[in-house]
Amino acid sequence: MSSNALIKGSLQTIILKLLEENEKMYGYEITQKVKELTAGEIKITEGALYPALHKLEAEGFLTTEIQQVDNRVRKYYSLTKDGQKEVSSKLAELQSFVESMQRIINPGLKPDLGF
Amino acid sequence: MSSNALIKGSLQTIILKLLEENEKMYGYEITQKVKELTAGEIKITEGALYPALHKLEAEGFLTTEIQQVDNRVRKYYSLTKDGQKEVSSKLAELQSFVESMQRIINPGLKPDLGF
DNA sequence: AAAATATACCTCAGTTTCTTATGTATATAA
DNA sequence: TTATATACATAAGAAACTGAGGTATATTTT
Repeated sequence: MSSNALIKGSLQTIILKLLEENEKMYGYEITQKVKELTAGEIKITEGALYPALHKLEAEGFLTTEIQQVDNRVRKYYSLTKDGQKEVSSKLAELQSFVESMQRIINPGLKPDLGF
Repeated sequence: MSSNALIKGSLQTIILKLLEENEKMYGYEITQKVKELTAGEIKITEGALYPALHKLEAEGFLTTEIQQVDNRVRKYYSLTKDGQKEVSSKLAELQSFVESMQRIINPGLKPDLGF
């Protein structure tokens, strides 16, 4: 992943959110998308990504579909219904966490920064 | 800690930031302060806190000073000079991380939400 | 043509950071 | 007197990473 130690619990959230927006993505595509969106700040390593995808699938949040493109195999992931609910849940968790961190880090607090 | 899985890498940042504001704190005080600031959202467990404090001390970011209060021992922690630098570093890391997360989660991005 | 890079999947040993439980000890509240 | 609060600490196990390695094809560079 990145050189950032903060990301530990957020990889699942990232995956789920990207799949909410994109309908159907394969692993390598996810790594590239994150790199692009964050201007290279967050780099998802394959050693983190693939186990995370497999876990989300095992938990019933993702389904897979294999496609052949130019003699190369792609494994496309998409959200199940449970997965769609999980996105909301994870995003709410993230928002709550960020707000809590703001109260700690930013003592002169403003009510809502709209994350 | 909390029921939130996101916090993984942020405990050190929390500790350092609180010590930047408070000059001198002991372990139990930190757990209470965090609980208070986050309205109970984030609860730092002792099993996470004490090892983290010991590690920060071993790395030279904190120094300790033991005091007796009502026959009870308190171990006060405060920032070293390296620790003061580390606070800025960790806060910058956190800000960078949050901004990156915003770009992923919040595709209709606004430039700066002032975290 | 060969070598390097990009695309695309995967696993696994080791590390870090947590949770949960346990232990010690004193002070206060029920 | 029993539970809760204060105050420190360790340790086993879980979870989520990193970093290295493995397989394979396609494209670009030298």
